[in-house]
This record gives sequence, C-alpha cells and structure tokens, in this order.
Amino acid sequence: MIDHNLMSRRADDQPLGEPYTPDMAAFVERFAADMTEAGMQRMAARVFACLLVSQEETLSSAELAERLQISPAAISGAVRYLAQVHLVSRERQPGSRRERYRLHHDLWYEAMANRDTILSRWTTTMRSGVEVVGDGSPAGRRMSEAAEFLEFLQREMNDILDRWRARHHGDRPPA
Amino acid sequence: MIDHNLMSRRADDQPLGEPYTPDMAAFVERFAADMTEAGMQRMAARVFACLLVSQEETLSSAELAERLQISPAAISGAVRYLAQVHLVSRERQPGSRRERYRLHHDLWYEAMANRDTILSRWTTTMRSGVEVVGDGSPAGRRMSEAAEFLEFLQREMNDILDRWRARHHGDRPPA
DNA sequence: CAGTTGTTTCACAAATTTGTGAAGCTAAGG
DNA sequence: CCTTAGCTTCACAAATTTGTGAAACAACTG
Repeated sequence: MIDHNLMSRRADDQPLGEPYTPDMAAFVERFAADMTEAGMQRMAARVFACLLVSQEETLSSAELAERLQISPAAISGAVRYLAQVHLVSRERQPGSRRERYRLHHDLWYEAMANRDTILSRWTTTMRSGVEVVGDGSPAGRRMSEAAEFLEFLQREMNDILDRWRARHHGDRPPA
Repeated sequence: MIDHNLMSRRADDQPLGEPYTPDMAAFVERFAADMTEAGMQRMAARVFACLLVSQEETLSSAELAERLQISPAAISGAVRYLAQVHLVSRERQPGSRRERYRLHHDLWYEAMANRDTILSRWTTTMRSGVEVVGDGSPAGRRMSEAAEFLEFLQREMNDILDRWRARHHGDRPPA
C-alpha cells in the first residue's frame, strides 16, 4: 500500500535527494485544487501541477503514477486531455516505448490561445442571441454590449500576449 | 428566424403571449452550455443566460422556474451562487415577498474583478511552489516565470478594464 | 395575530463523473 | 516470429454532484 521505497533509491542512479518531497506533493494538491476549481479535470490538474513542480524537464507515465499514486489508466486520460489543449507535449526517445511528457514550452502562449478560442465561441453565441431578440430591444442591447465586450477583450488579450512575448523572449521565433 | 410576435404584443396588459420563445430557450441552452464548459454550474449558467436574453430587466423566481422548467429549489441555489460572485443582484419591491433578480449592472466589471481574485490565488500558490523547490532550480525558474506571468496578466487585466470603462461609460463613478 | 404566499433548507434519488483492474494493442528486443 | 514492456481502451464500482419534493421558514396582508 504505502510505498516506503523513497529511501531505498539506488545511489548509483540519480542521487537527486528526494525527487518528490512531501512539500512538493502539498504544492501539487494545492495548485491542482486551484485549477480544478477553475474547471479543469482533477487528474489533469494534478498531472499538470506535478510536471510544473518537478526538477526534471520531463516525466514518464510511471513516474507520474508513482508520485501521484494513481493508475496508468488515469495518467493516460489526463495526458490525452492536456495534450489536446496543448499544455503538455508527449515525446518518445527513438527506440523506446516509454513516453515522456513535457510542459509545452510556450505554455502561456498556448493558454492564451485557448482562451481566445473560448472567447470566440462565446462571442458567436452572444451574437446569435442578439439576432433572436432583435438588436433594438433591451435584451438585444444588453447582449450587444456583452458581445462587444467579448470582442474587445479578445483583441486586448492578443495585445497582452504580444507585450508579454516582447518582454520576455521577444527574440524567440514563433515556432 | 424572426419572431413575428414581437409586433403583436400589446403593451398594456400582461399577455404572457410569448415572453419566452423557443428561440430564446435555444439560446439559453447554448450559452449555458458554453458557460458550463468553462466551469460554471449548470443551473447557475441557465439562470444567468435566461436573465441575459429576457426583455424584462428583472425576473422573479417563479418566472425563471417556468421558463427553465426547474424547481424553485434549483433557482434558489443558482441565484445564491450568482449573487455570491456578483453576477446578479437580488431586489425586492418594498412590501412584497417576491424577490426579483437582475443582472448586475457592472456585469463585466464584476466578472473581471472576480478573475482578478482567482489570479491572485494562483499567483500566491505559484510563489509558494517556488519556495518549495528553491528559486535557483529548474523547477523554481519555471514556476517563477509562471508567477511573473500571472502577475503581469493581473496588471494588464486591470488596465484593460480601465480602457473598457473609459470607452463605454467613462463617466460612471466607480460605485 | 392568523392566513397566505414566496423562499430556503434538507434528505434523498437519480444521474453523472471518476478512477481502477483487466484485457487488448503496439512496438521494441531478442 | 515470439516475448515483453508500456500505453490505451473498456466495463464497472465508487463517489460525487445535481435537482427534486416536502417541510420549515419568513414576511406581507387582512
């Protein structure tokens, strides 16, 4: 049940002290809770947090399973989701069936891009609502303003992204 | 798809003709789905959407119940949540036990303010993560960047909000 | 102060979601 | 080829969430 093997790690392996301390686990759970509350699936949030806090750049399915105490099946589902929304990338060393997961490099770029998509859909839906009630009516005006705001927000978010990129790695090529 | 009844509604009685058309219901469900997908509780999203699309400025619990085909209990829960996050305000005409719900006027201001709170908590959590692993380590740097981004985003969001207010009702006092 | 109407709370049933073990699939290594 | 390691899919059990009816509660009205 409880794995006490943390101390029995081989010295000739990676002598990285504790690769996954209780404090790290605490952070993972706390951050995952934050994300979950904001709508992300629980397991996906935990995997994401675990990758974020790990000293290693990449983790394998097995490592995640051990650190988070969950089954490979759960990892599989979480990673599929995270890859879909472009938060992690999966990579495989040539000639190995072991997959390793890495936080997408342009993490925040991707996060914003995703949000952009969501805002787009909201805007579309809102515009369709305006058509339903007519743009002269009170409800129509209310929803027009909402749509306008969403469009405004979308533009501004893109600008923000540009500013961030300029500030931090303005020299990095877009791909 | 135009609603012909808009013209045939009489202004002086309460025709209850079609205050809530199938098209409106369709919009409500679609918009609610968008919001739900983004993490909002289902009933709260439906109530919110219903208020958004309604010609009336306010709706009573009974009206919401009828339009959305849900029990008063469900309304109660949804409205409590919406009020908590400052998306709707509840008002009661003096000398009536009938409560009426209204979209909060500074709807988008509130929405942003809420987001700001969330970003704050994320930032705090992220900073605590940096402390766990040390800010010199790879993970520490990774999370520092995340925290920095979140703080940057928070500032920018506030600026965006100011711009929106300046653009649309720059004269309105901050309440 | 009793009657009535509208809202909220509560316990529960239904439905959905979540995570698992086990089987299945794919590809590397003999 | 055949074996084996690793990921994924699937069916199911557990847990959580959701919405309801009923009862409790609150407040206007006569």
